[in-house]
Amino acid sequence: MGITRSDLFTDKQNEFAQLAKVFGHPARLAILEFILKSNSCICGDLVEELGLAQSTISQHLKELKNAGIIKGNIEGASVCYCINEEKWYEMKLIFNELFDRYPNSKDCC
Amino acid sequence: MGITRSDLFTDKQNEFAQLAKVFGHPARLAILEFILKSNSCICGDLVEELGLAQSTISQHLKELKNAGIIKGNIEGASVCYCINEEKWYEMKLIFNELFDRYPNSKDCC
DNA sequence: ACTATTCATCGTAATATTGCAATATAAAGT
DNA sequence: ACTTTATATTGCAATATTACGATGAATAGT
Repeated sequence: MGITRSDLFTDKQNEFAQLAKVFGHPARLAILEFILKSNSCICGDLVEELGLAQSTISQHLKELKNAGIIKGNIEGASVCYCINEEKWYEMKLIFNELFDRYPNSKDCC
Repeated sequence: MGITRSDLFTDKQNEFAQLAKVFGHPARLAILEFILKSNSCICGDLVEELGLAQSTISQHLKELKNAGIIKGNIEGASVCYCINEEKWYEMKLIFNELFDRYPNSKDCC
């Protein structure tokens, strides 16, 4: 039904999924990679860089910001976005906590 | 329009997003965690464990399998699923490649 | 052969996501 | 004040995802 049964899962699972979902779109990855590359911050160069409409980019930025992955600083008429350091490390930790849970032992079915 | 403009992004970005999307649902995380915990393999205990309909679980398993994260072995009437070791390490690598790209330097806007 | 069990697939309904144009807001320059 | 520039928000339309019941296929036990 398009609706996720969040009630069936733990908070951790729901939060993890929410985070992973942000990575689940190439535009948002491209935005992140652009920010990582430009090192310093950015605003709406993304529009010409990515080839998506301005409103679409803005929407993706909003989701990245809501997830806490980036933060934006108003800088005159424009907004400068950059990685949110704390969240970035938290994510790295959370994902690796999952990745490192395998393998416990070896053989399988 | 609900359709992703994959043509605008690199293969790597599209593939990464595709992978991340699989983690973007708590049911699939719960399935993975159950497999990780049970260490050995599983089949349809997931249905009673998670509380979702059998067809729903099956669908999620299919997506996990399509992404290559798990693999299934037919075992009589039932199917035993387990982590796909290679893919698991590949994912760990890919995600950490991204995570480790920050920080290059320090100050931001 | 018949039945029960296990899983996959199909069809469908409800909701979410993606994308864009149009419009709104807000600061900066003139 | 007026215009330009930069970004956010709103209102769609198209497509994707999630979930379930019903049905199908395959094996195991009787």
